[in-house]
Amino acid sequence: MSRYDPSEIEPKWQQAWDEARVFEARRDPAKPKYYVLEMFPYPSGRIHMGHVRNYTMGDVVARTKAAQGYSVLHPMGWDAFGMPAENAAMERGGHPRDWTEGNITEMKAQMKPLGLSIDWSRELATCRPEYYGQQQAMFIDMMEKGLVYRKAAVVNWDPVDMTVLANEQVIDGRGWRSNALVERRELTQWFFKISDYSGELLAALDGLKDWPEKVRLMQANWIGQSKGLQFGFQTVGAPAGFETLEVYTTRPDTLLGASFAAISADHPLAKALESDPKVAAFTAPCRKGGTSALEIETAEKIGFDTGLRVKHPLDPSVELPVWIANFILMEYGTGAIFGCPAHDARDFEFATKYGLTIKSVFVADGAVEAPLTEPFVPMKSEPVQYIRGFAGPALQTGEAAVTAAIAHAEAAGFGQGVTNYRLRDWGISRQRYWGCPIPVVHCDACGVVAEKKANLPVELPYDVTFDIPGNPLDRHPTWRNCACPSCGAPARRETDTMDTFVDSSWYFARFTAPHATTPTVAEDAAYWMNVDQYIGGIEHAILHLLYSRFFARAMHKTGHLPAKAIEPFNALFTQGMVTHEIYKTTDANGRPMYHLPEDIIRSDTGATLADGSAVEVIPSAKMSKSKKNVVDPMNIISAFGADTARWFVMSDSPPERDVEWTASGAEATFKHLSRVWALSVRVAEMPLDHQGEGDADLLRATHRAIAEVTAGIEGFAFNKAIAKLYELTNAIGRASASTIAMKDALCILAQLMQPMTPHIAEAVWAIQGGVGLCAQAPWPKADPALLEDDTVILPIQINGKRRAEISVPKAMPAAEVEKLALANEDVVRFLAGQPIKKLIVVPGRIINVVV
RNA sequence: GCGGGCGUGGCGGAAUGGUAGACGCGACAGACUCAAAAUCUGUUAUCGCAAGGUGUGUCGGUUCGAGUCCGACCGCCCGCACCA
Repeated sequence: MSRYDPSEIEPKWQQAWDEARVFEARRDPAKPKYYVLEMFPYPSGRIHMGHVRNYTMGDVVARTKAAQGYSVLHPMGWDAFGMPAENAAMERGGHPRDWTEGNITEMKAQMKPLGLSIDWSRELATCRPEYYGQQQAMFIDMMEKGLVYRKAAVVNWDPVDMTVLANEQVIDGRGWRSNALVERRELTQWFFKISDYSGELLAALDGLKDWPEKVRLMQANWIGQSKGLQFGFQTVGAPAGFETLEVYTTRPDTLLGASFAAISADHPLAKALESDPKVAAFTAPCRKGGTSALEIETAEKIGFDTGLRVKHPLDPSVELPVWIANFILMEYGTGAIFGCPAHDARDFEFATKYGLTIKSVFVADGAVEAPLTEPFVPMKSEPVQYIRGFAGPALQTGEAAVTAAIAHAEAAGFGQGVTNYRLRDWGISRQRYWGCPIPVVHCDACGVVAEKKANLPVELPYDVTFDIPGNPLDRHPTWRNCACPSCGAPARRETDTMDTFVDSSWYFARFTAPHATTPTVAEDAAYWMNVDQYIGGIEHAILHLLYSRFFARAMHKTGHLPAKAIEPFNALFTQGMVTHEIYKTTDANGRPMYHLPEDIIRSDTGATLADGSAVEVIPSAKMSKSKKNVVDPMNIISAFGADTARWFVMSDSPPERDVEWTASGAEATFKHLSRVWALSVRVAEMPLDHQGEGDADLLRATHRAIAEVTAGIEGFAFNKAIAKLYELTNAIGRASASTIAMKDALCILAQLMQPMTPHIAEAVWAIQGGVGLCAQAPWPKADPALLEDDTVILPIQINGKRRAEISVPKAMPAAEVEKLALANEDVVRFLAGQPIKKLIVVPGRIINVVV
């Protein structure tokens, strides 16, 4: 018979699955359902090893669950809107839609050979009107429920590209494409009211038991709940309308340490004072300042004394100066604070710079008040001695003092306890063409009006150009000009499109009814939701997952998802990256040059190019085009087949950790699969009536493998499942059992391999006479009676050190085991007659003798 | 600064508080071969001829028994960060 030839068997079995429509998800009320989803890709045009790893993991789960009798939904789609398509159009001409659709075709053609158990009949792309039209319908529903609003917001404006930039697109204060100095502009933008759900999104994290703790913590930190006091200062000398100045603090217990009040440059009071040119001269640059993290971090604290005063709420005879300061954020709290330099690092720095009073409120327990050279900011849980407290006992924790101070303020009537969140509303406006149009119309008479649902989708016009900067929708008169949905008068379409995070915030729900003429269909959503297992990269730990959790709630509120789906992902798994060594040389000018792995000749001492010149080997890092440390999955598939690629990315490393791709590892995987093949051929050629030795042992090994591989897959320990498959293969290879027993073992091996390496599994299954498709065979069950050996080898420790071992029947009573152990000659020798203080027998595990 | 994670052979990694190093890579040895490749068999934490000793970042603790639990420290990685 033939050698292992994946190029022959892989297409053959893929065709067999297609013809039998094995992977089509069907709503089957008789079966439990299982929805497994991998984060859908951006259609860049090429798949990479990270995709292979991500989708193989999902496929292993999907195939295992299907074999276990679940009705499985395992779909795939395309996160197809976004800037790369526009950039390609600007750089190379062409149209974003053609570029994107071409990439989808290409990538799908690359994914097909992987043999993933995907229901391609449910394929969707967010850039298609069938999808984004339903998104527009939901946007309108959300408007009606008060979840959408417009407000002026400060954005990063690139004056050359004439567009808004995300923070991450601003590099050192300049646009990442244009290199132009980025301005902060105030534009009217569309927002989703995610902040309505701050508390709920935080509280519900506790229920996400099958999410990584790390992700839940990151989300909790992002939402950023804080409890504090909001109160009004009486102002002195402020313009009309500013008789009180509202401030927010999480440390109301330090109120008697207040030495100033400070407001944001964006605060209404600051704006009211701007008629004074000196004020304007201060606030203008504050507002212009970049918003990148680096700039904020390195920005020096500067302030401007307005000359206004506020009265201390606990002692109106004390007046504090009001400053405008660059480190106060308008977006958080009330945009105004009181400064307590003694117990806040920022206030301390500010007060030191401008010579403001620094007055301690508390000192460490047992200490006395002394001038401070640095702020004293102990943990809130630490008890401290209050010397200027006004509520609660003198010695108390910060926490207790804050609670007491809030109670005091509420009783005295000058403030109230307030819970604040760091989470801001989600600004979704993008001044871009290649996104979902926001389905509203601006009418001179009616104002901002939602488009009629009957007119959806508001389709992107195809006839646009990208030769001049700015949003092509803005300069497309026939698209932009329209009739007001309310009064019918001439009006203008909104030209902003939605953030692409909107597209990815509900695709998981759309997969349950991908071609419906409503966003979802109640019966389908009820049957398939929630996603039982979601798999993707940790880079989406915060935004995508938080937005999706918000969107699921919004979809419930607007009647598009059942209540059970407000937390749409029951279990989340974040997989590690595929990494590779980097090969570097230096050119004549001293510049680094990187080389593709296939151009390298690797030896155990180092690496060279084909011409023999030495290459520096840099330790493994994420595959990236710029470092050229990439391995194209297509090359691996053509050299070794999809099963090798799939097996390799699942072996070696635990799935949550990075896995290093190595040529030797890929070859070794191929060799192993070849051995499985050869073994299968050898057994197929054995006479059917051949009797052998050790059928029972082989059966035992097989059932142990069933138990261990199943546990490995179910526990997301694919590397361990694969280790057990190596063991089973080796056990079958060494066995000289009867033909029937060998065939049975190989059929089980095929079934257990099927989730990882489905093609060779089908081939082995077929050769050994398995019935039907391996992919449709019920998952094997381990017989508990076959999992344990009759005899066990018990190590004997003396004082915790292993000194001997005995082999005993598993069921032997502890008293007899003791006797046997103490009679063991090694034990007798080591004991040398010393009296035994204690004897511990852990049945089936270990014996420890203490002397 | 705040929050979190991780430190085990040459390498990736195993190990419900119970024989540390499963499985794989690499390396070494042998078989086959004129030879090489491929394949197969075996060895492979470390010191020691052996008996035996030592070993899971460091130091301490709990325990009959610690890679695993607790405390302190060192190192690396990740997330957030002027959030009042």
